[in-house]
Amino acid sequence: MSGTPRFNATRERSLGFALAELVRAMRRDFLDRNPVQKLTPELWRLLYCLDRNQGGRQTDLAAVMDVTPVTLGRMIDQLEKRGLVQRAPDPDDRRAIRVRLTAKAATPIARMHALVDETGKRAVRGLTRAEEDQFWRLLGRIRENLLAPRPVGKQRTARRRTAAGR
Amino acid sequence: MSGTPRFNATRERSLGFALAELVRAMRRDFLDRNPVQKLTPELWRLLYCLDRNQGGRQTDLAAVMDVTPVTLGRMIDQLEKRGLVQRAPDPDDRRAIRVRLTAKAATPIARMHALVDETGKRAVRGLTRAEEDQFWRLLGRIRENLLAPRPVGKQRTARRRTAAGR
DNA sequence: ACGAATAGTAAGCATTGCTTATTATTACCC
DNA sequence: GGGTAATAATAAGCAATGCTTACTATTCGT
Repeated sequence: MSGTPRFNATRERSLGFALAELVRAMRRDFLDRNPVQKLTPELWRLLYCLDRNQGGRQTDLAAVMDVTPVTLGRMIDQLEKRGLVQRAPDPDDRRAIRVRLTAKAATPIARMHALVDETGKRAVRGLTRAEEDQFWRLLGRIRENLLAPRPVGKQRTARRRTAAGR
Repeated sequence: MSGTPRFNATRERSLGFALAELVRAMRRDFLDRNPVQKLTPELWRLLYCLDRNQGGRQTDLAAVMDVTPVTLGRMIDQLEKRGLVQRAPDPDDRRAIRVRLTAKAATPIARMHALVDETGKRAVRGLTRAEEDQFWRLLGRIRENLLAPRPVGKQRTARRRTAAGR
């Protein structure tokens, strides 16, 4: 056809965009077979984080999630509304609030893990065990390279003023 | 301290979440050293796509970007407002519109490529050339595994009714 | 030539994520 | 001990992404 542009003609060159595209596809896939409750990808991510960081304070959780406490608070609201999460005052610090998963969250989380495993298996189809390990190892080193430079100092609390700004 | 929860105690197990975290970190990094113009990550992605798909119609571009034509149109508006792209009627089809980068886009795109390369180099620091190649090769196979199942049919035009729907 | 499909847009909604400002509480230090 | 700093959470309000639905202008198919 005359008018057809040749899309995707060029080879992928950027690690970032390549990974982003992959993540996007995985998220879409995850959403399509969206289970149990209607949760957004970010809420799934929060559940995932909560699952491995039980009873944390919101501020700490926000740092783990790489969002501001404000954003996190609103997401917690959502999960709380759905009864998946419960806020409880911190006995040691009356400013702080600790967040835990409720019993009702068990099902969605189990389903999430099932999906995650399933997608993971599909991802490495055709790879030998050794290749799979190798990939994780290399990915781990890349993650270190990219994650390490932002150790803990750059909390997502309030954007650091850029030198000039008072 | 007594109240400190042990965050990040568990090992990462999910490819999806691990990759998503990495992409998030890269995006943040990219934004922090955000160059030239104030563009959002999605607009950068659009520029990236436009750069390799010159003069495409919006619908095709939307498919490549994995967004609906509506969403794409609005993003094009943004770039057009900034003078980075230009809409032109398709001579062959008066419904269609072709989008091209303007001369003014050259600088931001060059800067983007510079950043992309820089981040890419940082990512693979400490890896041998062979390891780097191996990573790309494995990543490519994983991409195929996950991207292939959604060949072309599932255009992001309007969500496909789920069987039951008429 | 007429009806169905297609390209683009407008309007309106939910979500994410931010900044700034407020309130409670705790920590610091003199 | 008492006053100021910092910290934990939230409220209000803005911008961007992404969607659905609805509409217009074309083009395609028969």
